[in-house]
This record gives sequence, C-alpha cells and structure tokens, in this order.
Amino acid sequence: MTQIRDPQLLRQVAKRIKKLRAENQVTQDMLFHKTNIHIGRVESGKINISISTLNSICNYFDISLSEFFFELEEEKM
Amino acid sequence: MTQIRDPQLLRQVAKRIKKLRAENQVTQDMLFHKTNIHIGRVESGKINISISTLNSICNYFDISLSEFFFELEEEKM
DNA sequence: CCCTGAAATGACATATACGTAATATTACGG
DNA sequence: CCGTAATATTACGTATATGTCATTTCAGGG
Repeated sequence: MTQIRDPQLLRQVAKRIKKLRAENQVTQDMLFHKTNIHIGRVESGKINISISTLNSICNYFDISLSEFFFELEEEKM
Repeated sequence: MTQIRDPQLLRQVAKRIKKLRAENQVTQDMLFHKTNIHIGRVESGKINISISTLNSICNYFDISLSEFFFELEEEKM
C-alpha cells in the first residue's frame, strides 16, 4: 500500500557509500570482512537498509550518521 | 550470526522521535494517518526501521536526516 | 468512579533485509 | 590475449520490518 522504499534516497545513500569506499580505498570485500555487510547490494540502490546497518557502515568509516547524511544532503546526490 | 539490531541506537532513535512528537504536539494517530507508520512500535525501541521509513518520519516533522541524527548525537540520548 | 483519548502491547500475514553462496561481468597488469 | 582482482548480479533460506487489526493500560476530565 504505502511506498516502502524511497528510490531517490536509496540512490543517494548508495552513492555516498561508494564515495566513502573510494576515498578510503576500501574494497567491498574488506568492508565485508570487518562488518559482515554485503555492501554491493546496498550500492545497487535496491536495498532499503536499516539504521543499525547504516550505523555499522558509518562506524567502519569512522563518521557519524549525521555526517553521513549531511554530506549526502549537501551534494544533492 | 551478526548482531542485526543495535539496541542503543534504537533507543536513541525512539527517544528522538518521542521528543519530536512532544515538541510538535503530534499524537501517534496523527502521524499514522499522514505517514501510515505505526510509530508506537518504533518508539518501543524494538524495531530496526529502514532509512526510507525514518526519512518519511523526518519529512513529516520537516527536518532532514542529518538534523535528526545531529541532535540525537548531541544529546547522547 | 466512568468515559474518552492516547499510548502500549500483542497477534498474524506479507514483503523484504540480511546471511550465505555462487556465478557473471568488468577492468587492469602481465 | 590471459589471469587476477574487484565489482555486479543472482538465488535461496531465515529473520524481521511493515501492514493490518485488536486488546490492554493509563491519565485526565466529567
């Protein structure tokens, strides 16, 4: 009934994470071994991840959730 | 295997939303009729909501996701 | 006391995130 | 061209968020 996923938001989140990985030269596999998160699925933009999962990702990159979204909003990705 | 939910984060999110509702004098039912989200469950702190759902909540209160988390982090709720 | 609105809690079905694994595709260095 | 690393994509089972509804608890006003 209600729209569960927000495609635009998911694309923005995917892009933000890709950028974080690129900046930190982290492969999907490296991130997976530390967090057990299959980031490829998230980066596909088709997965509506939970806040706990996103928090784990932010912890890995040593940024806060507010920082994650602040830059996402700034860039209007 | 991996811990999916982050109980502390979920409690913080719950508290942040309760506060938003109180500040704006919004009942659970009012929010439900606009967003179709049963916020009571979220405020119980047992639900690991998705980013799209949280985004809908933020939209309702007319704040950004970064603002949502910024205050959450400030208050160390 | 009641009554009412609000919140909290529970149950159940469905959709989907997540855990796990495999395969395919792409990009690059040799 | 080949081999390798990285990414992208797919599939499947399980756990759980979400949709829907009902019940219970609670606080305040009459």
